[in-house]
Amino acid sequence: MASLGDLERTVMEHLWGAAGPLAATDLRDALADRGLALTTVHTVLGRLEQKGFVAHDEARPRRFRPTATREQHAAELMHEVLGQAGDRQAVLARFVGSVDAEEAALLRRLLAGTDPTPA
Amino acid sequence: MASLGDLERTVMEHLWGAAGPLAATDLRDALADRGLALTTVHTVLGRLEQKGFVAHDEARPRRFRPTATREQHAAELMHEVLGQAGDRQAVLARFVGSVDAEEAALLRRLLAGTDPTPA
DNA sequence: ACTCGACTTCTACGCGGCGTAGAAATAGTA
DNA sequence: TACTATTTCTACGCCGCGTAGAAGTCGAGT
Repeated sequence: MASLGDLERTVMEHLWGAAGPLAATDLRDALADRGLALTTVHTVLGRLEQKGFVAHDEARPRRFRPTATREQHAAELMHEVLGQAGDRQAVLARFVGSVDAEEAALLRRLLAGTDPTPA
Repeated sequence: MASLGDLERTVMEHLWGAAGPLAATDLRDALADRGLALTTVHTVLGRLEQKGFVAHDEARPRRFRPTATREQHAAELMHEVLGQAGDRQAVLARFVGSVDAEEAALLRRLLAGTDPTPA
């Protein structure tokens, strides 16, 4: 999966946090602290689009939206890391070995629902 | 966590796959298909050391070893992804929702050992 | 101890990705 | 149609990474 630069990530965070699609001007305003030119925002959006992270509609002031939720994205990244890792089971073992108790409980609940370990 | 370039990753894979610490010349030979100069290998090892991925001993033909196992590394990356992800529970839900049956079973086993959900 | 060859460090260069934006083209709007 | 906001095209500087030459350092053999 293509990775994200600093500004690219910031833009994605804004898109993920927004209630709906955002226009380039919305993003420029949301990122006012950076004092970016509108064209800069467009360039970044174009690159994010090339990488498949955002899409835009056809309406004239183009509106941009993420192609996946933040959670989908993170989960995909986790799978990607797991996939490149040789011994997947060993990685999973290490992983669950270091989640905190609350998350372990959540995982048990989630796994319980998934598949009752067909005997 | 600092990320790895192509050659950097390849070198790490060799170090992880090796039975013990490797000298620069060992790596040059292992990567003979790339026809790298020995100095190139040293540069990469130096950068990996700066990033904290490898360490070397004091013996004269320096021997390099990874500072973590491949599995530790992958598990750390997974935690890192999870950590930057806002709603951790939603990410975990998506994650376990897309592991295959065998891995789900493994996870259940691992979690069962960890902590029996104190009532 | 001295020399030689292997090893290590220092420094540098090219390329590609990313942040940045101006200029040109384009499309709504009055 | 003329104006203005939007979008696209193109470019530039910086930094990380692959690459390696040159210089310095160290151990071994005589």
